[in-house]
Amino acid sequence: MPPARKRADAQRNEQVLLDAAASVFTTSGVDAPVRDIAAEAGVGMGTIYRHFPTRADLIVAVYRHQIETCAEAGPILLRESTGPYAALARWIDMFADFLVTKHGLAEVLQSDTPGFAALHGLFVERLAPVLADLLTAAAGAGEIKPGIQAYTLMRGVGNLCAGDSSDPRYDARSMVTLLVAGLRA
Amino acid sequence: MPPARKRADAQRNEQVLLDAAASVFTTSGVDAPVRDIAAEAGVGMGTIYRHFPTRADLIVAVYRHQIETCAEAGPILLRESTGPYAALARWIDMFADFLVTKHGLAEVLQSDTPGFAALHGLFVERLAPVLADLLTAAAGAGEIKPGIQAYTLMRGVGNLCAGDSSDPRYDARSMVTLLVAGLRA
Amino acid sequence: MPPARKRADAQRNEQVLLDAAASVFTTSGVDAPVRDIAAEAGVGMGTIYRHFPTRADLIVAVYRHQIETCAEAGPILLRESTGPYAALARWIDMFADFLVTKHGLAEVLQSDTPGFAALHGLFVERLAPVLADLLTAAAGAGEIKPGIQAYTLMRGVGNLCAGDSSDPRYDARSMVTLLVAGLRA
Amino acid sequence: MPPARKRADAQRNEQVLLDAAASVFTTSGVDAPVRDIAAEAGVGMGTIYRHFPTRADLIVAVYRHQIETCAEAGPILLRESTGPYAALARWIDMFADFLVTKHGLAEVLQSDTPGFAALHGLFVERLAPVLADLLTAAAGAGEIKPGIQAYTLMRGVGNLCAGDSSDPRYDARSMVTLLVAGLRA
DNA sequence: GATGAATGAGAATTCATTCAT
DNA sequence: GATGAATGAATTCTCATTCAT
Repeated sequence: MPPARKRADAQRNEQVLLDAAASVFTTSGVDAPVRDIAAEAGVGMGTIYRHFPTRADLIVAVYRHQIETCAEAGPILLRESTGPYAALARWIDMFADFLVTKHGLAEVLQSDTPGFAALHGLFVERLAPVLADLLTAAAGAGEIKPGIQAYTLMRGVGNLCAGDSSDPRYDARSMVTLLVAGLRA
Repeated sequence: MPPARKRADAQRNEQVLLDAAASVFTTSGVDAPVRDIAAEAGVGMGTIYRHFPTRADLIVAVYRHQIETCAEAGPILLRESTGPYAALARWIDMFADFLVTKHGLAEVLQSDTPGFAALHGLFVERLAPVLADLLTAAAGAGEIKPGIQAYTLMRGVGNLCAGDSSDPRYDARSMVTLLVAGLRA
Repeated sequence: MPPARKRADAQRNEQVLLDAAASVFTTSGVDAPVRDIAAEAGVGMGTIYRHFPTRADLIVAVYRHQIETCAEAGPILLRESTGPYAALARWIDMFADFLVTKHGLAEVLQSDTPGFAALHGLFVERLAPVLADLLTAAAGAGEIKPGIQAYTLMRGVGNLCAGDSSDPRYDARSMVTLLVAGLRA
Repeated sequence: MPPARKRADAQRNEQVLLDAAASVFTTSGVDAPVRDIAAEAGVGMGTIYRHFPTRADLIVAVYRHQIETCAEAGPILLRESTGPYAALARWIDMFADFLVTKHGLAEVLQSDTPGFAALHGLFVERLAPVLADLLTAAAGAGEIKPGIQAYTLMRGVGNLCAGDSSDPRYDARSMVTLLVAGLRA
């Protein structure tokens, strides 16, 4: 009875699932039929439910790694940039890039469906504090207006990124740039 | 041949329908089941289909009046404000107010569902030109950066307003203010 | 209070209705939406229901006159033709012509929907006896096989005529000719 | 990867579905609500849609086997009968029997609903050529009139069989006999 | 009497979720 | 553990029929 082997299999399967979900989310949004994700992964639907009892669990799993990367970038940018505002601007750019690239993610962020609460939680817990630190530093340096809420700004950037890829006439990045410019003291 | 009386009834009913739809759109989004709207209005579902053959027709009807008001405000503000930028800022505030107040409208703007094409068209045809005039005037006066697209800005403001009312921690208006500040030359 | 005038109006209206129904039946079959018939007649749907409480009543009314003509032709043909079989053959041709011309009528004959009972009754009461007389005469003259049931033959011809106009590869008349030839002793 | 077991279940279920559909088609015609068929089969509606995505698929499946049998009988009869006309007559009897037995099938043949195109195709492709061969043989032997179209005759027989079982006063077989007699040179 | 707006039952179809194999 | 067949609730849309005006 070698449980290690099993776990290895299960993990491999889970990764296949995550990749498939990411791909389908990108194509059809996070509301995509479970069946489609299963088909993309080449597994049965039951397998998905075994690994991710609710859709939210799957979504969170899909994006956790990328959110983590984003969170870790905050302190690094703060250390390596020429100033707090520059760090802030670059982090927001990076965050926006992440959202725009992962089509559909920004839309999920907007949804207040209970099923997505886990995802919201992840953003609030991991990213909002990082952004708050950047804002505090920049405000402390007198580079931006004081009193800006990290959560609101995060949501604002997220909102601006929604639908970027589905409308060629819209350009989320230019709007984010405007927003960042507006932060200036 | 006294159809006038009939029409009075039908019009009253149509207004009831519009109010009900606006209310339900706010609560459940514009994808709300037709049955729910009918129930809210206290009419049969067939009545909705009689008045508004497609869902798009209903949505457009619900918001047409308010969009019209917004469109007419542009030239007036340009005339009465202290300068083009002030007019622009006030118009955007007004527009954002409209979107935030009419819960659910901003969300519709994002959707690229074919059923909402009529609504998108209304925004593009009526509001984008108004905003474009304001931008041109402000850019001509050297008050804002040049090269900002009316459509993109309209979508950006719309995006910022999405979900404002469903999340007490988010404040769309402050983000719009930031965006408007970012327009400054 | 001149009721004659009223009746004249009502009759005119009824005729308009019959014409419209005949036209719509031809185009869309006897299952056509009541609304379509009303529209074709240029009256409200309520008017149809006032004149013809059930759909069957309308159908019967539409075709009564033509059935009557057909019924009256039987004895005349028997008198004027060169022999009973010739009269029979010509009557069947005439009957088939009637059915083929009034698109949709043959189909109704097949239906055993209770709503069409009245129409069936009309056929059975008026035409079956006429055909029976023709069969009796021809059988009596030894020109056809004995024992053929008028009702069955009437239904057979009716069936052969169904769908004639909707399928260019089918030719009801040639089949009716075959059937009539098969009657020969 | 043992899909064989699964398939056994699915096949059993499919057969249940086919039987139920045949039964309901007989009772209520091929336009019967999907729900009714599902109820008769004792399965959910979704199960029907899984097995037969369109109604046409179900209808074709219901009747395919029997049509096949009929098609194969043509050459056999031609070989084993005392002459081409005898073979033709026996084949038509067999065909009529098939239609009369499978209540509702003749009615489907008449319909030109697009959804039934697949079934029509099956008849045209499989049975019309068989009948054409029989006709050619009989005409070649001088036993029947020349120039009779296989498709028209097939449709004629089909028409004669419609509604046989729903009207005790009608007897499709006797009419088919008449038609076959009428083929004689 | 006529009108046509309103009603609401009925039918098709989709998909999340369960569970027998 | 995995599979995918089965379920059935949910939703849309269409008309026959009624009834207030």
